[in-house]
Amino acid sequence: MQKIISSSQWIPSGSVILEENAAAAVKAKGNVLVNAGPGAGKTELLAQKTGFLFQTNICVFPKKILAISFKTDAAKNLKERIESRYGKEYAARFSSLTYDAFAKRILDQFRNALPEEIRPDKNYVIEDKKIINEAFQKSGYRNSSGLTPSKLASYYDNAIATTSLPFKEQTISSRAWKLLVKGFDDNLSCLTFKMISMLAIYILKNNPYILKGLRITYSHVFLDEFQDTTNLQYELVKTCFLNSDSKITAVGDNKQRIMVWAGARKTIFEDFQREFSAEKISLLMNHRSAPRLVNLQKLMYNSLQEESGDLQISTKWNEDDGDIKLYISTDENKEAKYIVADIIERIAEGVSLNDICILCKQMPGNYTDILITELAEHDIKARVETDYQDLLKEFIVVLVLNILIVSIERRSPAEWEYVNSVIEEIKGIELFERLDKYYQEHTKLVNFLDGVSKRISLLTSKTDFQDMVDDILYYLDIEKIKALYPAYAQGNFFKATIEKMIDLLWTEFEEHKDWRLSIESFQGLYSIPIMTIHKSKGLEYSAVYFVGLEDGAFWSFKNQPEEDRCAFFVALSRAKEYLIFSFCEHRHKLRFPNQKHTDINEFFELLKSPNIATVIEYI
DNA sequence: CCCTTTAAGCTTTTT
DNA sequence: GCTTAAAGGG
Repeated sequence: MQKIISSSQWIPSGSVILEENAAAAVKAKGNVLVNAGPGAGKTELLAQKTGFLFQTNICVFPKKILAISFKTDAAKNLKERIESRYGKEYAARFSSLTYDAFAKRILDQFRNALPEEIRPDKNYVIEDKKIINEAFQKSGYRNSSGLTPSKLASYYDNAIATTSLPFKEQTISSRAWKLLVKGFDDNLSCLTFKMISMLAIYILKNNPYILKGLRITYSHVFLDEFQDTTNLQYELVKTCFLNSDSKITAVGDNKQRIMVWAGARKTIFEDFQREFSAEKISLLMNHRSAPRLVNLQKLMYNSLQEESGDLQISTKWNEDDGDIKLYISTDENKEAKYIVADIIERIAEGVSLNDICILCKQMPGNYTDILITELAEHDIKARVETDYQDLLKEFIVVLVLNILIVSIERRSPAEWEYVNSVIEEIKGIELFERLDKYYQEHTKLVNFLDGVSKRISLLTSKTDFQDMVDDILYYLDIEKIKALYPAYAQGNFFKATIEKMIDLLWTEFEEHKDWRLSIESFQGLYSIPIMTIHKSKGLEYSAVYFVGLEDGAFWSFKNQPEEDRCAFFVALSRAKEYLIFSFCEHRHKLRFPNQKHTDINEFFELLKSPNIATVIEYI
């Protein structure tokens, strides 16, 4: 174990200088609510706090820190930051999980603590729509009002979520719950993600020893993207840690609350502050954006009803850095030409394609196809990221890509280490355990990669490529992978993922005729990403082009103005240096003959404030 | 069968 | 607020 230092001796690691409030959040003794605006460095704050808690032994050895995120990549990123900063010793005491993974872990570990009536089978499946539907039918539910499949699914989801455990009365929902949790006819137990959380809560509420164990294990808890927490997630957090000695650090930004429509609890900040007696600390530093962009963000604070306080700008910028433009056009072909000209300027300045982003409120494909074509005319690739983002975060895709890379170029240290460590895991070998077996597997791996290496240069058709990927999967042992990643064992997901990957990779290869280049292109190194505001959350780009600052795109503004204001704020706060908005009066493709901006005129007013944006109108 | 009317979707994640 | 698909009417 490393040497313990006192709290007053502690200094941030990695020669980072923490702003005063960040240091206060790191050293806070109780529960804290950290209000962290865009670019405030919340991942860094959590990393520093981890270092502080372990180095001072305030998180007493061998107790752990639990970090809960929404998305797997956020959980993974945080874990990786801790490991690269402090090494495996601290990383081992840092559990970084998603809410669902955390709840599932509790359920799987303590399933037997549940009463027989609501104890699922060990091999339960998750979110099988067919089984859920059957369970409700069998329980006597009739879709008499003719709900559409998606409405029906959300009806089921809600019915399941509002059933109280243990079952008090016989209702259709409680009967369906019981069928699902116990399995019926030929169906295994089938749980929804909400059911998993509900069962985890039930276990913790009814088993004081398990609860106590959890509280002893995790002396400190980090909650990421706190503004997006749902009621059920908050209930899980409260069940786990309310009135315990475990100290919670919740980090979020209520100006980026864009998930209320999907169930985020609107009052979460106040509720948490009150119920957990949490101290509220606001981070003031914006490490991301140039001064002129921060000025716009400050203006937005007013419309979001928040004090901008002493919002501070990173010293890396000059006072006049940053550029905001508003293009107003009548015709989308001209719009495309102007945006492309602007993008070409950025590229000439040395901004790389994947440091540029094209954002839309929603349906990016509809808003950008003419722009994509126009960019292509200048040999600039741009693509809607949705499918790629989904694929590139999949374990199996990352693994296959890494195998291809080390097959092409053995001297790719990062990829080699990755492949090696995964193979060790899959094949169940550890160097010091069984040296002979280790070398045996290692030789097999090298031979296999040699085979792939020879084969890949000879591929002439998509079928060849498919066969090769199939052989890679066979070598990896699909069953082992499915055991390691239960999601792949369910339904058609694994097969569909592989097929999509093959499809997109082969398309790249046909274009580039070079595998290394094709893989990198697939990874997005040579194209401008296009995405919705929601997908851009948490990301940053040197230049952001927001296409469609129009009433038509902000159709929801009338119903949820606060949330759409937040969406606008999220969009503009992604940019580091260049921020371009585009309004187009006539979009042929969308047959929007007369776009207006009366509903969202407040955004235009903001941009037209003195010293904010250059407005460029062209006819 | 064709034309008109109505209503849903659009922004999302999780093993 | 606009598109799309399904339902309804002649």
